[in-house]
Order: sequence, then C-alpha cells, then structure tokens
Amino acid sequence: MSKQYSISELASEFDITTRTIRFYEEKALLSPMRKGTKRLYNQQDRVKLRLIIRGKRLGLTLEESKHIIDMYTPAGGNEQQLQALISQVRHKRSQLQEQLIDLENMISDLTDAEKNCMAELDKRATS
Amino acid sequence: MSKQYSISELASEFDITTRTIRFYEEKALLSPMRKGTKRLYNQQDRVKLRLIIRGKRLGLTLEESKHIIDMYTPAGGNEQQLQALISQVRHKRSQLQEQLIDLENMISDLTDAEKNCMAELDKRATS
DNA sequence: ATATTTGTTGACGTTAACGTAAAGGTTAGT
DNA sequence: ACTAACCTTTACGTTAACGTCAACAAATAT
Repeated sequence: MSKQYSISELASEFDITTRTIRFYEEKALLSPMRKGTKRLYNQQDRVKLRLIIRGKRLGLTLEESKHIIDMYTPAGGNEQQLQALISQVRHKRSQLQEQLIDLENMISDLTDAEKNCMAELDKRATS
Repeated sequence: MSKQYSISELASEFDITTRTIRFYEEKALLSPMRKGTKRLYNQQDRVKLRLIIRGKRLGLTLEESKHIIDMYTPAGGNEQQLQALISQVRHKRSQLQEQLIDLENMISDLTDAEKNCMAELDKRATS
C-alpha cells in the first residue's frame, strides 16, 4: 500500500502553498483522490509535483509541464497516437538540448566575467 | 567606427517588437544614445539584447538578466566592490550549474519516456 | 462541549512582461 | 507641399501564476 499525503504535507515538503497545489489542480496538472471532501495525494501525484517544480526552475510554463507530464503516461491509445507522442517527446527533447547549449554558454560567459574581475583586482594590487 | 542600429533594425534582427526594446530601456537594461529624439543603438547594446533574450529562454527574469549584464561591466569601483561582484558572479554560476543538472535530468527522463513509447509500439506490432 | 487545526470553495488582488492604441513629431521621396 | 515610413511618449489592457481574504465544514485536542 503506497503512502498517501495531505495537501499541507506536500506543500511543506516542496515549500509551496496549498493554494499553489490547488491551482495546479485547477489547471489540470493534478487530479488527486478525495476522502470525503478532502484531497488525498499518492506517489504519482508527488512525482508530478516534482516535475512541475523542476519545470518551473527551468522556465517552463505550467502548460508546458502539463504536456511533459502527459508524455510520461504512455498507455494512451492507438499506434497513430503513440507515434505522435513519440515525435512530441523528441521535439521537446531537442528544445531542451538547445536550452542546454544556452546554459553552457551563459556559464562560460560568467566564468570569463569572473576572470576579468580577478584581473582587475590584480592590477590594483600591483599598483 | 562601429555600426549603429535603429530600434526597428534590432527589433527585426531579434524578432521582437520595438515596444519590447523600449520596455527594456524603461527597466534600465538598455540605455541607447539619442540622435535628436530617436534612439541609436551600438554593438554594446546589441550584445546586451542578446544576453537578455538568452536569459529569457532560460527562464531568467529581466531583473536577473539586468544583474548579469552588470556583471560584465567590471570597471566599477574599489576593491570591496570588485570582491562583492566576484562573489555574485560565482553565486549566479553555481545557480546555473544546478539548473544544468535539472536540465540534464529532464532530458534523460524524456529519453526514458521515448523508450517506453517505443516498447509500447513494439508490443502492438508483435501482437 | 469547546477550541484549534486543517481543510474546502469562491472571489478579488497582484506582479512581470509585454500588447495595443492614441496622438503626434521628423525625415525621405516625389 | 504632401504623403509614407519611421519614430516618439503616454496610457490603458492582457495573461500567467499565484497571493490573500472571507465564510464555512470537518476533524482533532483538551
């Protein structure tokens, strides 16, 4: 029996508000069970939340994260749909690989900037 | 003599609107010269714009991009300030390196998702 | 039994990053 | 001189992603 979570448990674990979690449900990124009137989250939901938050750190919109989440649930339909899903996955991955290049460039630019600063410091020390 | 650009030249080069460029100026990320009433941009400004747009692709806010731009202009002040600048650069770089890890993980997750899809397709082909 | 904690559903407010439109200035071509 | 293309400032509108507050239900502690 896999563990269940209340909304506030997940909120404090991921350091977000319950409002945020409900908002994600409103946007159809989550759909937890109910125990009476209250929401009950399982491991699946927890994984999805983790994906959403990682997506946010990378600058994805909730809509984009939603699509990515859908890509993880393969058991959808017929072969046409599976083929379409695969091409979506590949497209998204190539986007992310471009983003990876951007990131690497920005990191190396910052490394250059740091060297410049160090050089400036050196100049003043030897003056 | 390095080349100069009008606002619409830059706008079409970077595929953004003139409104966007003026907005960046309003937020103090750019400060072009004036020729009469009109704005004139130089290579420096062009580089900054490129940084801003790359930053946006990576999910940075304009405020964050502004700080990064400031990190590229080292000739600021005294040693204290230079030291502070260096530590800011290092901090930002370490943030970006965490983001790099996030990105790599997301890419490899998508690769897994693709394999799952392919496996599903295989199952239906051999049925 | 009562107080506290935790939950619920609206509904309105807020910020970043622009879009859009109004009303007009200035320069080049004809 | 006149039109067209480009530029200006000012101001209000828009969307995503929540924050905040009200008013109430349910469960738990004392």
